[in-house]
Amino acid sequence: MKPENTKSQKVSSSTVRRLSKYYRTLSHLVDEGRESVSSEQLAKLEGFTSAQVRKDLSYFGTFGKRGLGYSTSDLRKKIAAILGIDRPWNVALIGAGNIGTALIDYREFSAQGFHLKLLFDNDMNKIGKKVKSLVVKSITDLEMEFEKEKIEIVILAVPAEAAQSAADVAVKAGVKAILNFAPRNLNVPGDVTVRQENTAMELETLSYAINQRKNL
Amino acid sequence: MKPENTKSQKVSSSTVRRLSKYYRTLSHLVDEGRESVSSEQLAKLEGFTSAQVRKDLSYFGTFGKRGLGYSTSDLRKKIAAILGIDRPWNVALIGAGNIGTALIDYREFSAQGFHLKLLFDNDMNKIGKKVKSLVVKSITDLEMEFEKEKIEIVILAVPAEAAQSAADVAVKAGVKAILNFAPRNLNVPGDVTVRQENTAMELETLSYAINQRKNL
DNA sequence: ATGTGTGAATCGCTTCACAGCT
DNA sequence: AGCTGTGAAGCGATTCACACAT
Repeated sequence: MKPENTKSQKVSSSTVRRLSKYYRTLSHLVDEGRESVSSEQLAKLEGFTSAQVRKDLSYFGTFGKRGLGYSTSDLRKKIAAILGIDRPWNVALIGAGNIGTALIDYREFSAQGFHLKLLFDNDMNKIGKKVKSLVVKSITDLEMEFEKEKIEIVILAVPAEAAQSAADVAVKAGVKAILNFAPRNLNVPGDVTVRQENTAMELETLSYAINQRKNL
Repeated sequence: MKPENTKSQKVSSSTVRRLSKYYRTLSHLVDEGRESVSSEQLAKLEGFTSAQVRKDLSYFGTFGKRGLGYSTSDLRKKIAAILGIDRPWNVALIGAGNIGTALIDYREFSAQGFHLKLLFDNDMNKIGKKVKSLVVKSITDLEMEFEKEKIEIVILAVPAEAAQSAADVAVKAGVKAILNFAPRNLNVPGDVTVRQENTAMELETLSYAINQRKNL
């Protein structure tokens, strides 16, 4: 009885996002020795409503006990299974620049079972050299290396101009998910999931917010 | 006639996000020498619908010419004004670790008028030392330094445990917007805008997506 | 003829409210 | 009594469709 969207409804990406947050908060509660939590309490910690919490969970099964709430460690485990982080993932990083380098041995990744196995760049001066715990490999060897290391997820941290061609190579090598730090929309087949990470864009929503407040 | 939500309706954050994307795409089009673009064309580049594009813009004014579309450089300028990036912003970075360091002299920031003026840390070994173009200052001097440099936005790149106290200091110094890289929910007054940036969470949505596809 | 701007219709997410389990 | 799980209601965001401007 795996908790995987048993009713095969489609679940909104907002729900998945919130599950990630519940997971993080539940981890804290477990660490603090807390054994159970109600939807109301969990909601307050996140700034959501309790109905939201219960509805989100209801897409995947029934995890609580009426009158009692949820077991923190149980629910944490169930959400891990839903998110697919109850097993390790092999991740490759393309781009050994500033951002790429910062992500190597980022503790949050390994803590959640995302293992950075490979690092690629097309800069001849970097290839063969060690960057933190990884040796930079050439993108020309990517397909072979991916097969060897069973890579399923790619993090793209290359300049905007190089993003699409790097994505193409990764897709050709069979990758099904890309986290893209390059400020460029990627064109990929429908069975490949892309998430865009764009810090400049986040700053823009902040400058918008400040502007709006001032105009009130 | 500034293009600032003239009808004073509330605009959803999804709309603001998309404006950021339009801005980026319009910049490209301008660079390519393209002079005009229709909502249909712009939508196709982003993967949205043309009605979406027109509706988003309609909250702030009427920028197109019927039958002709939009002037790329004009619309780009108008969106910059809406987002508040038609003027420079002084930004401070708290946390001189991996991520913080990677963000210093990140080209996308200065290109959009976000200027990293100050860098703070509470590690005695780092204070006074130069990290790229910035000298690390002590968080105890933050309030004074913020006033001197007229800081309006803070980027938090500290460990989760340190995030709330760093945010408190920044808020006390009068900052109204925080971009938080620490995987921890921040408690701030209602007039402070926080955006959460969480790479591990993005990876989780990717592992979820892969899992779902496999379960079909 | 083309393509915007926008009310109206639709869709989907969030919240309500309560039956039912512990 | 307390709190979950969930249909139904409410509401906000997206899309439709067309009048209107160039």
